[in-house]
Amino acid sequence: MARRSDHTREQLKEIAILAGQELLAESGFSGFSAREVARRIGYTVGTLYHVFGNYDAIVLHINAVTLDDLEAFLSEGRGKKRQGAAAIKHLAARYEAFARRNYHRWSALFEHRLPPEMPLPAWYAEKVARIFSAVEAPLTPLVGEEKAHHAARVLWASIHGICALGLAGKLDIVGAKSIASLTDSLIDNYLAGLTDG
Amino acid sequence: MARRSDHTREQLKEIAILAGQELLAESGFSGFSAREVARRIGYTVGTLYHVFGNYDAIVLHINAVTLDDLEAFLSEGRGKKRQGAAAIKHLAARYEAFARRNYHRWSALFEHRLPPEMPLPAWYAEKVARIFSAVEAPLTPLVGEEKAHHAARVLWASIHGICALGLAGKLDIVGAKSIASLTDSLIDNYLAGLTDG
DNA sequence: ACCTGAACACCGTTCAAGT
DNA sequence: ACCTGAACACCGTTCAAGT
Repeated sequence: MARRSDHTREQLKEIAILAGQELLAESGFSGFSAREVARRIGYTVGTLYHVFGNYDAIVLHINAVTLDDLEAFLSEGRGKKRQGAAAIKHLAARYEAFARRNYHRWSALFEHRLPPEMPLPAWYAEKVARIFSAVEAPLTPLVGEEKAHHAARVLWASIHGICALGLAGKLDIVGAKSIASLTDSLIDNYLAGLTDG
Repeated sequence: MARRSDHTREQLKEIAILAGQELLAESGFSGFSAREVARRIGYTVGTLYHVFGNYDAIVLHINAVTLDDLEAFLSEGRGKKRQGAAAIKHLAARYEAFARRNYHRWSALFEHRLPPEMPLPAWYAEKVARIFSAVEAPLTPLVGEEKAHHAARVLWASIHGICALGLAGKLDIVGAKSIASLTDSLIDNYLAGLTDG
């Protein structure tokens, strides 16, 4: 055996990432494995390692697709031209909806930890930054550019924390309504303090 | 071999949890394994399974110790009798300090996910509830009991989100000061909105 | 050059069989 | 009753050897 060349290196990457996305969605991060991805695309694990280098790189590429999907999902319905608190609430609701509908894929974004010696690739960090800027944009007219940068980080990390603990069942609350009531409270009061203070 | 009875069932649990804590602190959750715990206490994996039942139960018991340590750490220096925002800021600073000093053990609290069919044991949920009540207490005189319950969840999940993303390097910020500046902003403005609004 | 197959050093889980 | 040892079905990673 050997030398199949059914696919180019790029095609191989693509079908592996696609199969990986499906596996992740079905089985969650704990059920995910490079070997199973290899099986699903009809290649050996060895081939996957030739193409991606290591396990973390495989996961990183799959998570990158999730990040793209998340960004696209967040920006849907942006035609409405909401402002201030309403714009942030809309983003928070979309974030929760995405996390709920794609729980395994969304979870993997945070369950996967790179080994400390392996820094986040720049192309991945940029995707994260783009999501932050979506939160920052509606804040800028409210509090100015400098404060908006800071406030976007506070709000986004907080909304993430509420969704993460809430969906994991660690907040002593039930259902979607409760998560939304927490994020609404956060956004209303934080922005009130920020603009009134 | 077989029948050693060097330890009672309870002693076995105890030394296993202790060894597990150490392993977790050294190697992190990804480097943790029941087999290695067994090796460290000089018993077989089989024995560990007889005593705990399964892998998740082992992790749960180890995380419970971390939760106890966290609660103890949070309540240190409570003699100062801080009130309102100052009390919450103190808790947030302690939370971040604990997460930083015990990163692997703290991380495992959230990296470990129970299989969906296995609900959180009541004794574990109670430990989580006790931590929430520590946040709730200084809020009650400010906004009343009912609002305090809700606000404690908002604040605690938000502080957690900021620490989690911040310590994982996903907030585009550097150092302890930055995390504190985010949690301070959160607490000041959220409480301002809550009491003024 | 591309890919395989096998090896290595691990996992969680189960359970017959020893003492 | 208590504990072991081995088995089973998996992992990530590496790399000589085929085509």
